[in-house]
Amino acid sequence: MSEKRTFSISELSQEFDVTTRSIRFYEDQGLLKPNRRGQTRIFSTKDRVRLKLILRGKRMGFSLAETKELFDLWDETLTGNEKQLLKMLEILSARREQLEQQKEDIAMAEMEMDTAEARCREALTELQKKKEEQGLTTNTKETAVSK
Amino acid sequence: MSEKRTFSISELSQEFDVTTRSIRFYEDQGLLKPNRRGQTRIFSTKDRVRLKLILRGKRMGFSLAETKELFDLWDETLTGNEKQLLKMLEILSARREQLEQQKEDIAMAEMEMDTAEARCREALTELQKKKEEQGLTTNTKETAVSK
DNA sequence: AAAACACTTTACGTTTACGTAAACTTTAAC
DNA sequence: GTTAAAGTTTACGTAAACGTAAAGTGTTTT
Repeated sequence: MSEKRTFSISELSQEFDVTTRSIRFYEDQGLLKPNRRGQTRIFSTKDRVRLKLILRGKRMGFSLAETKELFDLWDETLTGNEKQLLKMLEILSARREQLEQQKEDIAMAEMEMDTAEARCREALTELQKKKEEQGLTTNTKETAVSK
Repeated sequence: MSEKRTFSISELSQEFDVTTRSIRFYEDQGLLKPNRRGQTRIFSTKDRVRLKLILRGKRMGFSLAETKELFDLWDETLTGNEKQLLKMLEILSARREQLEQQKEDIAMAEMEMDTAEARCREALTELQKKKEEQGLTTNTKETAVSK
C-alpha cells in the first residue's frame, strides 16, 4: 500500500530543488525526523510528504514554526483524546478562513494585473503609432532626396 | 475624482493593524514616500493604496524587496519607453504563473484539510460511542448497587 | 506655561531561514 | 586500498523585517 521506498538527502534535495542545508535545518527544527543508518539520514515516504508540505507552506507564506505546529498537532491528534480533536477542528477552520483570505487576495491581484496589462498594451500601441508616423516622414524625405 | 484626503501615521496604523514602526520601516525601504509637514508624515490616498498592496503582498508571501521592485517598475513604466513596457509585461506574466501555483497550492491544501477534518470527525464519533457504552454499563452498575 | 500626547530620529537587538566554510567520516568506484 | 563523492557535525555569518529603548521635537489641552 504505502510505498516503502527510502530517499537520500540529495535525492530529495534534487527532486524539490532545495539545498541539503535546508533539509538538515528542517530536521534541526523538528519538522523532519529521518531514520539513520549510522550517521546517514534515511528519509521515508512520510518524510518526503512532510517536506512537500513544508515547501508548499512556505509558498503560501507560512513560517516553519507554524508548519511545525500543525505537524505536531496532527501527531497528537492521531493519538486522539477529545480535547485534541476539537482543537484540531478549530485550527482547521481557522486555516480555512486564511485560505479564503488568500483566495480573495489572489483574485484582487489578478484583477489589478489585468488592468495593468491593459495599460501596458495601450501604451505600447501608442508608441507603435508614433513610430509609424516617424517612419513615414523619414521615408518621404529619403525618396525626395533620392530623386 | 481621486479623493484628496490625507492620513496620519497612526490612522493608517490603526486601519490596517500594523505598527507605526512597520510603516516607517516601509518608508525607509523606499516603499512609501509620504509628504512632510515639518517632520510629520502626511500620507496620501496613493500611499494608502500602496500600504494595502504591501500588506497583501506579505499575505501572499512576497518580500518587501519584491514588492518594491514592482512599485519601482510600475513607476518607470508610466514614463514608458518600449523596453520598460515589454519588461513589465514579462513580469506580469511571471506573476500570473506564481498565482496559478498558489491557486494549486490552495486547492491541494483544501483537499487535505477535507480529509483531515473527516478523520477528526470519525475519531470523535468513535470516542462518543465508547463513552455511551461506558455510560450504559456504569448506569446498570449503579442501579444494581442502588437496589 | 506645564502637562500630556503624538510624532520624530537614531541606533542597537532579535528572530527566521538559511549560506558558507572547516574539518571529519562513510560509502562507492576503480 | 586508495581516491573521489557524498554525507556528517560544528560553528560562525547574513539578510529581512521588524521590536524596543532613548532622547528629542512639536502640538494641543487645560
